[in-house]
Amino acid sequence: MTAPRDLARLLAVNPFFGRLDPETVAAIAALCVTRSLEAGRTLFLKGDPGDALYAIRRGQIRIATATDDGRRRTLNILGAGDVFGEVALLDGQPRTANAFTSEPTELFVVMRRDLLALVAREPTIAVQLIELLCARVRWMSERTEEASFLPLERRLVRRLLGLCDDYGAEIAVSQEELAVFVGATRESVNRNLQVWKRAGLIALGRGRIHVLDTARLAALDPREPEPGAERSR
Amino acid sequence: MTAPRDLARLLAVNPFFGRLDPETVAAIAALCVTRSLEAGRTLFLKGDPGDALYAIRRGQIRIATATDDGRRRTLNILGAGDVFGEVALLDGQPRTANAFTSEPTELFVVMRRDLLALVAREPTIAVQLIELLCARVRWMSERTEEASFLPLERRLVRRLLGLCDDYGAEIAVSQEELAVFVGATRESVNRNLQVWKRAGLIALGRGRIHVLDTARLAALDPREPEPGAERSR
DNA sequence: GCCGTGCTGTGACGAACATCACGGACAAGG
DNA sequence: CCTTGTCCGTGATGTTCGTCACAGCACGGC
Repeated sequence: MTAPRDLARLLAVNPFFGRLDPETVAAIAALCVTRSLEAGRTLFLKGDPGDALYAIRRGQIRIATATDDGRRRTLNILGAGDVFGEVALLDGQPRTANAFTSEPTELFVVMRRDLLALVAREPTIAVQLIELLCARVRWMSERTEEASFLPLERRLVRRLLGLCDDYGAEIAVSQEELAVFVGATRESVNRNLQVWKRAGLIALGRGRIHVLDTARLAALDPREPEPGAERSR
Repeated sequence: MTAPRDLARLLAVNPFFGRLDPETVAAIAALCVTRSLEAGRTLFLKGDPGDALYAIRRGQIRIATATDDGRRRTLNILGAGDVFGEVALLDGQPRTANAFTSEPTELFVVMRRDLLALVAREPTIAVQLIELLCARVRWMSERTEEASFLPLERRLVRRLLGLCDDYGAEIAVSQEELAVFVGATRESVNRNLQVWKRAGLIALGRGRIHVLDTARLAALDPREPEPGAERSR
C-alpha cells in the first residue's frame, strides 16, 4: 500500500505540515487510512467532534456554513493536494462548519487518537507541533490585518501571487472561488482582473488565470519599505 | 517574594493561559522575574528576537508599527492584567511590532529558555500548550471572519460587550482606541456611539464609556439562531 | 444538432465608511 | 489668566465595493 507515501508527499508541500521534519511527516503519514466518497456526500457537519485530519487525493471538498441570514456561504473550496482539519486534529474541538463533496472524492484520513498515541510515544513531535501552530497563529494574524486594512486590489494581488508560488503561472481557479478567498464578490474580482488583462499582466480563461507578469503585478502591492531589519516571514 | 503568585493570578484570568491546569500555571509563574520601566521607554522593537512573555502588573504598554505611509499606527493598548508575547514565547520568532511604555510600568517577565527547560522536564505541559494554541487559532479565525463579514455596528457591539465582561460597565477607553480595535475610524465609531447614547444604551465621557443596557445593546448583534443539524442533501 | 447549466463580462445604483475640515470642551501647566 | 494639547461631535464629500440585472459563451448531455 502506497497511501502513506502519497500522503507524506501531500503533507510535505503543505504550508502547514511542510515545515516538520521529514521523519515526523512520515510518521504521521503512516497513520493514515483512505476513504472514498461520491459527489454530494457530507463529510462532517458543524458540531461534529473534530477527530480527524483530511488530505484530498482526488476530487473536491467545499466548506460551508448556513449563515445568520439563512443563505449558505461557501467559506472555502478545496481540491486535490489540499489538507484540512489540522487544528481539529490537535485539539478535538467540534467542527465549526460543514464539509461536503461536490464531486467524487478520495481522501487520506488521519485519526486523532492515532496521532495522540504517536505524540505520547515520541514527545519531540509535540514541540514541533507547537512551532507549527505558532506559525499558523502568525499567519492568521497577518491575514486578519490584511483583510481589514487593505483594499481589494491589493488583497487580490497577494492571493494571486501566492497561488502562483504554489501552483505556477497557470492557476486553475474560477473567479468565484478567488472571490471567496479574498473575501469579495465575483463581480468585483472580475472588474479588477479585466483591468490587469487589458494591461497585459494576466490572461483569462474559463476557470483559469494565467499570470504573465509577476513583477508588474507585485508592484501594485507596495510592501512597507521598512528601513531597519526587514523580516517578513 | 510574591511575584510568582501575582503572576499566577494574572495568567489564570487571561483568556490565553486561563485554560491551563492550575499546577501548570503555577509552574510557569514560578519562572517569572519582574521588571520596571519609566514612561516612554521601549520594551522591544520589530525584529528583536521574541524571547519572553510579559504580563502587566501596573501601567500601560502600547503596541505600534510604523506603517507604509509613514504614520505610526497603534495596534493595541494594554493595561494592568494584560498578557502579551505568548506566541513569541513559544516559537522564538522575531517581534512583528514595537512595544513601548506610555506611563511608568511594572512587568512580569517569563524568559523563553526557562519555559523550554520546563517543557523538557514536564512533557504533559506540551500537550496543554498545543491545545492552548489551537484555541488561539480558532479565536483568530473567528475574528478574521468577523472583520470581513460584519458591519461596523455589530463589530462595535461585540467589542464593547467584551470589554464590559472584562472590566465592568465603566470602560476606560478613548473612542480613538476603540476605533483601532474594531478596525475603523474614530469618526465612524463616534457616530455609532451617538446613536446609542441618544437611545439611552450608553453614556459617554472623556476617555470613558458607560454601558447602561447590555441586553438591548446585545440585541443589536443577533447571533446566528442555528437550528440544529444543517442538512447536507 | 439543441438545451440546460455554470462561468464570465458589464452596466446602473446605492449603502457603508473613509477623508477632510472644522469647532468646541476639558485638563494641565506655565 | 491664557496657552497648548487631547479628546469629542458633526457636517460635506467621495470612494470602494456590494447588489441587482442581464447578456454572451463555453461545455456536456440527450
